[in-house]
Amino acid sequence: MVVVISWNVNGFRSVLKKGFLEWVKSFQPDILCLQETKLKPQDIKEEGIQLPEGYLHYWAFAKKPGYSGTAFFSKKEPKAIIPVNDPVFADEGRVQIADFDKFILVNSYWPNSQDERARLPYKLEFIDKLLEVLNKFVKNEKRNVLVCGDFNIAHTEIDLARPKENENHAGFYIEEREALTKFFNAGYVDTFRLFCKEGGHYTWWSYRTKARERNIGWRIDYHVVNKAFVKNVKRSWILSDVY
DNA sequence: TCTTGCAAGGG
DNA sequence: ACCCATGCG
DNA sequence: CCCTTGCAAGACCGCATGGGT
Repeated sequence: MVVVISWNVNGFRSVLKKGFLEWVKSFQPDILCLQETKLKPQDIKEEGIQLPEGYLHYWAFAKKPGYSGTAFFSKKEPKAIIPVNDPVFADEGRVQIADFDKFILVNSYWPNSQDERARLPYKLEFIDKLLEVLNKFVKNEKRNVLVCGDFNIAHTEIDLARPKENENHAGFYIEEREALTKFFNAGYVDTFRLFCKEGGHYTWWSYRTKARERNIGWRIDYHVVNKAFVKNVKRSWILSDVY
């Protein structure tokens, strides 16, 4: 049994101050995927940053300092790290791919569409290209894939507390919701929904007005697998006590 | 996310 | 070392 | 007129950077 966790840390430095290492030590996931690390390559190289014990670590960095970036920690060494060269993924350190033999892991931090749909075209291109990459593994090479991370999209009305009010807001624009529908229809399964059909389960809450206490949130983080791999998924859930 | 202010439309 | 503005979410 | 409805805009918090002193 392999436990894979996804976590948007909103600053790796920040969560280090909030007990990140202690949490990893007690929870002991096999693979831990992070988004929004906001680190620079030299933060790792110069050995200044603390890392969890017993894990190998892999990083992707944005060109822009203090922005975006992903990482994953793994107890076991992957068979291979698959290079991610397309600027759409690489320039902002948004995608990592690793071959774990039983499946291919894709850790991803999907772009925020921003106000006025400013980055929606980029986001749609990102999704199209990601789908191409996945199809190559699944259809051409008959591999299984697990795609996890912060998709920055609430898919349907039950995936956020205020659907009507947010129809014209980033994360719930009709275009990105339809792109995610297309993604799922291409043979990739939202594993959380295999186990839970009800609304009210969220992974992100606005920083304003104590939204988390009142559970006025959005489900924008996902673990997705190709159809053939669904039978191997034992569980998919949201950790509610982690900040 | 929530409050505010303004404008349009119906009675 | 500290403070403030900016970018981003 | 007055009262509703529907909007858009703005403030809000937290992390990280960078410039100034």
